Amino acid sequence: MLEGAGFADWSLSLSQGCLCRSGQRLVAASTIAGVTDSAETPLPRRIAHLDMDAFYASVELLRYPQLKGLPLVIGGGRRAPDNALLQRYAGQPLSAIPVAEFPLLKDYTGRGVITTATYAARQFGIGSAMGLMKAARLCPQAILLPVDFAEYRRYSRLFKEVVLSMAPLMEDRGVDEVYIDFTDVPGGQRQGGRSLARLMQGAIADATGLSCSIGVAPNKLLAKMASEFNKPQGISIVQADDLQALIWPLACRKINGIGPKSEAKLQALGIETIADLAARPRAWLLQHFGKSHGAWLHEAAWGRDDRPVVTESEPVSMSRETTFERDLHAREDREELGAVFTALCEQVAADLQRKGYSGRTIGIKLRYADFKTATRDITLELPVADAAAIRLAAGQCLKRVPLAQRLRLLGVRVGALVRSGDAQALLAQGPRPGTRQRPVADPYTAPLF
DNA sequence: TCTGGGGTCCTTTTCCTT
DNA sequence: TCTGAAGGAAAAGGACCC
Repeated sequence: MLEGAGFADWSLSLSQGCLCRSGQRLVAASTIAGVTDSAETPLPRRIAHLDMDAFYASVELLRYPQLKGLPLVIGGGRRAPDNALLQRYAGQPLSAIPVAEFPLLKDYTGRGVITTATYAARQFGIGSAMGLMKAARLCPQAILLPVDFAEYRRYSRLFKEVVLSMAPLMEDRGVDEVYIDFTDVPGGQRQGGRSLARLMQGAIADATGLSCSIGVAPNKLLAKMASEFNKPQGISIVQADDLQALIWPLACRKINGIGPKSEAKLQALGIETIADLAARPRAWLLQHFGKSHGAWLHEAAWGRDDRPVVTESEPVSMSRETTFERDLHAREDREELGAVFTALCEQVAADLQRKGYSGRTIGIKLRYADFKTATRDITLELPVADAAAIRLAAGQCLKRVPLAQRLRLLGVRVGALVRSGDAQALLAQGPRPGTRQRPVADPYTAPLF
């Protein structure tokens, strides 16, 4: 929430008004605001969102500068050509590998999607999440690189270290973005946050060679939108009273949390822009979107968001899943499926043990040939982290799911995580009282499919 | 013709206990 | 033993994000 300062009062007075599409009321209301934020007036909250520019592609271009400007596609998962050229050119600088040596999209066969595509590739109509085979028809000459998460994580750690060295309150939001609380950082509110943002951009560029965009606003919701305004290498400051001018003209989809489904529903109701959304009475939104979602939509449209910057969090679940090269059938491909299933359990177990967690809820995920998804899970009395126990429980789940249709994906998940030290304490205590008793699982060796 | 993998959070339904 | 209500936990599905 934009607590304290005039903004909260301002938005309240606005939301109580009856808005009309003409905007007359909006203009009138904006005069009520009177909120000015001079450089010397600290706000109760000044939150930044930092987003690395075209992160994966930029990291690849640091290694392979010779590919700059060429249509470049990263993706394909494990099936992407694992660069044999890295071995062939071992010992030589990567930048010396001739462009002609790189694998081309047209030579790729099999499943997989594009994780990211450079601007030069996008010009051919290629975009993230597109199937690689389709992309190959649109731009066969594009260079295809495998996703190298280890390398992206390495750069991710680098830029986050820089951020933390300048502002200690940072929320990790994935490999390429963070929220940062500028409020109490010395100089963090100078020029609305622009000074610190500029310093941060420079320090990150020095440390990594990469550029980023930063948005600074009174809360996370607005900061996230602001960081999109001037990409790449942008800095955008959104003040409380910029809501109408900068936020309301945007499509609803620009709100973090409104995805394709919500957008379609909003459009069907005649709501295109955030201004349209803000103009709908709160009660009307509650009626059409339910209590929780409706209230959130209303708050978001009015730029209100009181979520704190969360610097530490515990994982809730860990999972592994895989899409097969071809659709498999439970009966005809029983052995292959069994082997994949066991491997997934072992991978999750290894992840849990490496990170020091155990979990009580074991689940499976199946995706059928028609892309429909089914999940099943079971909650055990006590947390586990070993492959055999996970496989045992996951095998139980497997018995509760239809297996007539061919499968394209299989996954294993462990949830309700606790730190393994705490798990030991739970084991010593014995089963939790009041937990629902489930039938005991079959032996580990029981056939799965 | 296609549509990855690893997460979080929320809602609805189902199941169990009292 | 059956029935029904209520509350809570677990299960299932879905939306969304990076």
